[in-house]
Amino acid sequence: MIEKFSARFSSFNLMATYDSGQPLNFIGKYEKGILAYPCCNSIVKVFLHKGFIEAEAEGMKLNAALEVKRRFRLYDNLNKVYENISDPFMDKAIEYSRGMRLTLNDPWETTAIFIISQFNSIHNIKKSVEMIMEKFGRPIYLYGKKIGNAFPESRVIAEASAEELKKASIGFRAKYLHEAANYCTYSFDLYSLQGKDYYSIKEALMDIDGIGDKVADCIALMGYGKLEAFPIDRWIKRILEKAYMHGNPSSISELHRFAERKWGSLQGYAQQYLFRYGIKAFGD
DNA sequence: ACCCAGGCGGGCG
DNA sequence: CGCCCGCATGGG
Repeated sequence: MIEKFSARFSSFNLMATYDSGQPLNFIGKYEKGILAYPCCNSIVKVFLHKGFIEAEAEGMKLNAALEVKRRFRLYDNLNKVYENISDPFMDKAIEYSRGMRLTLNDPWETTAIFIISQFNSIHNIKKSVEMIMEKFGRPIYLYGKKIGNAFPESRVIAEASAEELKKASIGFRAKYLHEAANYCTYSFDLYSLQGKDYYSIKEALMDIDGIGDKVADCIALMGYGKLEAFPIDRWIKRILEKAYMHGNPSSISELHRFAERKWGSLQGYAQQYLFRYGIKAFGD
């Protein structure tokens, strides 16, 4: 059974959305204009066709329309966002990735991915996540044929040995991932944070060993949809100092205050556009 | 050989 | 608080 969804949409840049370091970049594949990613025991395929978003969910138990609207935040009006975060430098970042959507992802998947991301490269994160899905993720079948792997539940990671995890070349992060999986399986329900405010979510996440300011903001933003979150990594720090602080070295807390003052409740969008502009236009 | 990567925890002053 | 360091691993 295949669920289909189609909606006219002008401001949707699928390639930029995929290619922006968000969780779909790691759990999904983008080939020939089609983004395919695992969700709810299915593989969802998304592509653009003559100004329409088309989506198919191969498998069962999934409403493709609801999934795509929610996942790509189609209820956000991007043009209004652009108006609200606009300034001369931001306009260049927007132009570079116009139509890029923020995505809303599963809290555990987002948590695991961004624990792996710390002090790592996008390339290696991708490889590691692929290996983890291949090794631990439940296979997804369509008509008896395997069409992919889900991202593993926290319980599977919790029950794996640290040695097994290390085979995914996540190095010193294996301990963090394993402990987080234990915590989220046996002691704390990540899904109980859904609907809470940004600061409560961030505080609860930072109680987890291996999750600090930046990773907590990534999870709050892409796992819980909190647009007040502003993850500051090396790239964001560098680009803010260069474009907004007259080249002056600035502390993380200083930059948080700056972003809060400048972009307020939409700083998550500002961050995403700055990030992709930074790594693609200025990175190597 | 050398440098860097979507940072974090711990130790120090 | 702020600063500084080590950290596993892979790629340029």
